[in-house]
Amino acid sequence: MPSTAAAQPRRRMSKEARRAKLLAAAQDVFGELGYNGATMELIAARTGVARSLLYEHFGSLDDIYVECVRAARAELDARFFDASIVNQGHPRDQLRAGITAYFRFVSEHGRSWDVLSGTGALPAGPIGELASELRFRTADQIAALFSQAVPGVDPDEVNAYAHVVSGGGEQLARWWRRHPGVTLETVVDRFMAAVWDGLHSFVSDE
Amino acid sequence: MPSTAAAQPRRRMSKEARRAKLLAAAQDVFGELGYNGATMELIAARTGVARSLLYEHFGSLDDIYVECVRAARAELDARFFDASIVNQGHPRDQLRAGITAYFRFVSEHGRSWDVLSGTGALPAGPIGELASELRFRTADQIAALFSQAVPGVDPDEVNAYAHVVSGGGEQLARWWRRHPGVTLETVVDRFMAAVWDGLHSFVSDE
Amino acid sequence: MPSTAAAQPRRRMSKEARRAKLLAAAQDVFGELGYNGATMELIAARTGVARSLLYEHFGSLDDIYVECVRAARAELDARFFDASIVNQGHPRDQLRAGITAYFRFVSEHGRSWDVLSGTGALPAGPIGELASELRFRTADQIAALFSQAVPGVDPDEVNAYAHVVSGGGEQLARWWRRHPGVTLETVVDRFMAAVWDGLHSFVSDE
Amino acid sequence: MPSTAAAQPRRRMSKEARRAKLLAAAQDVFGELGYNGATMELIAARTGVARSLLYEHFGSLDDIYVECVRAARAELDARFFDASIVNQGHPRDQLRAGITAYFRFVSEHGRSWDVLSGTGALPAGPIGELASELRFRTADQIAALFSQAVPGVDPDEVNAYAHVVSGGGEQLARWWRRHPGVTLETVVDRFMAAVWDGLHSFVSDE
DNA sequence: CATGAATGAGCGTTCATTCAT
DNA sequence: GATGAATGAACGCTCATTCAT
Repeated sequence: MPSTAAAQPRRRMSKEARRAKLLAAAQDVFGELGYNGATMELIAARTGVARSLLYEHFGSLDDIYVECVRAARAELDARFFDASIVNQGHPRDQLRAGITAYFRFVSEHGRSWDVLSGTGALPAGPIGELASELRFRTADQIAALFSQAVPGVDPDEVNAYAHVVSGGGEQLARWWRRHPGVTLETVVDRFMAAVWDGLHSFVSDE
Repeated sequence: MPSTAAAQPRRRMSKEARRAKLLAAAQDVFGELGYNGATMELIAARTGVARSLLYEHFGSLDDIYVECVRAARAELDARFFDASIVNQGHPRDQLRAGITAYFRFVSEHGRSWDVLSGTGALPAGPIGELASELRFRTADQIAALFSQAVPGVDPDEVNAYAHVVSGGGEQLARWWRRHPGVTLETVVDRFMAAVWDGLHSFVSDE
Repeated sequence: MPSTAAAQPRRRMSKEARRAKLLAAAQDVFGELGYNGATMELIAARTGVARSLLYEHFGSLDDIYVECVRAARAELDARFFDASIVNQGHPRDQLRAGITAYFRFVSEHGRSWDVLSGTGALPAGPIGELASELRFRTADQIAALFSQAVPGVDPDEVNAYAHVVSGGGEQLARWWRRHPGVTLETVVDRFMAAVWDGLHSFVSDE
Repeated sequence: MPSTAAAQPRRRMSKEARRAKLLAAAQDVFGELGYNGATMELIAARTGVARSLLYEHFGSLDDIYVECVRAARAELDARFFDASIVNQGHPRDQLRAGITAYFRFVSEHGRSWDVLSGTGALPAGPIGELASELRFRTADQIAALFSQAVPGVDPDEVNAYAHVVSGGGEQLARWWRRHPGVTLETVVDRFMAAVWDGLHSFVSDE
């Protein structure tokens, strides 16, 4: 039943532009609702588009999810890269620069971080595997940083430290998102106090 | 296509025995698949039982989940309690005792720990609140421990440290589960090196 | 796990007594909730008995229902019979006596009347057929009364009147149950005014 | 065991056309089986359509039911309205016109009348309230008619008469549906004889 | 005679996905 | 390239009924 009054200017967009819009909507939905809360309906509605169009651009809901995680990962990686270029000095400053980049990402791209850190959920099966790999890549990067800064330490040991650091950072980020009043600098300071200086420094008579 | 396997003649068990079996199966399923991946069908099938029997023992899928989280939490709390009785000395030893209890729980009750630390999503609504509270209680406990050991530090700051510590421990545990060769002592040592001594100690000229 | 402290005196009852108790409970449940709202669980619980015991006394839930309708019918029939013995006079008095018996049944055996008049529902299929037959027997009885009192009227016509009368009575009874303040006599008067005198008598210039 | 019947190639229809078909099927099913006997499966099967399609057009089974009752009520009300326009004369003629409209509705929209007068149970909760209100509106309308025609009678009394009349009409309609040979005029005559003239007129010596 | 553990069939509903247009 | 009608496979849950004890 067409043309009562020119009915919308018939949004024509290039394929890539469409795709980008859809992906952004998907990021939001996955970020807010997690893997299990998101539905094709929700993503499509947020872009004002038919559900089936999503299948033209992506193969399936899982594909969209993977794409979202990948995009978030890429964004975070870019920030890490920038931070590492700026800073080549003392290991402490390197760690600080890296963690600062991470928390800046959290505060500026909250939804992307949600997708990546899975405040929501991780699917089971191969898709989850892949997403999980992307998510835990941060630990690998920290491990690389560390073993470059302090060569000669047992790789397994380095890996363990890296997981402590990344896990600590993630959980702190989670806490931070619930306490938005705290400044970036404070959060970074506290993180450094805990994992760089060590908690022992709080106990006087040691 | 009925009964390829002789249609076994209806196994009868006492209420408690059956309930225990079902709960164990539920722990497995929730641990492996998370809240959203678990289904009544899967839990029932793993016990070789009709779906409807689950409703005789538990009210709903959500109830089963809550029960699983509660049980896991209780077990972990019991270990924390035991550890705290044994150790009243230096804060470092207290932290070590606590984290040892935690990792022992991880190694001995892997599935329970999976449920509790589940990467998987939390349910929405009041059930989620409850489960969430149970899951994140560890951070609170660490915070309490810390502020008792080192009085006078800003509570918000203590909380931040607690989250770093609990997040670091959780992620390290995750790593450990994928590297079963590593001994409990080693894992504890590495955790302590990272969050107690601090990573700075690896850099000589400081 | 028996005998902590003599645990209930082990209610032993004769078969008929048990059956009567069960049937009474069933009447209540069917009366309150209707055919579709009633469950084996509810009926059994109201008697403090295991669900399976119901199958010992009755074959199925449908059987129980039929039995309930039958019992209610029998009770109502008995009242009609009593009323007809007492009154052999003028047709008007006979009708009045009959309808009085009916309304007395409504007020004294509300639940039974509920079952019979199906404030709730009628099942589909043969069971419904049977129940329906029992329910609509009232119309037949009225028809019989009427054709005996006024011989020579076309049976089909008599039947039509009988249905009007029984339907009117039933609906009035329904109304009455929602207005418990009204006395039996008033209800009967109004019923007689409508179907015996006719509504025309309210219009003066006729 | 797929597709014995060639798996017909997915019939496509306009939204309104499909909706109308589904609603018609729903009328049939609710009319035959009542609220409790009807299932999504039955309604869908009668239209040769997947169950889930019903949810594209209606929100839930209850919504479908409400829609059916509403539609039936609207149709009946329209007929009452037409009848009332035609007739403004003597109360007797008004009653006759109204009851004629009612019985015409019964004979021409049998299924709709079944839904409206359904012996079957009403749903519990707010949906039931609504349906109930719609179903029993007839009595209210008769009461209004009556108190307008014969002012000054006690409202409670009027209400009682209205229930007798509507109940009588409904039951007579039920009887008529099982005796399709009888003409509309005859049914109306008999109804009028019973509730307007009153049964006393059959007894000569009064 | 009576219990209570266990089953199986069915229901309302959701949602990823397909396909005719 | 885009729509929207339609499907199919699950899923959580209920309940009449059976059967070992």
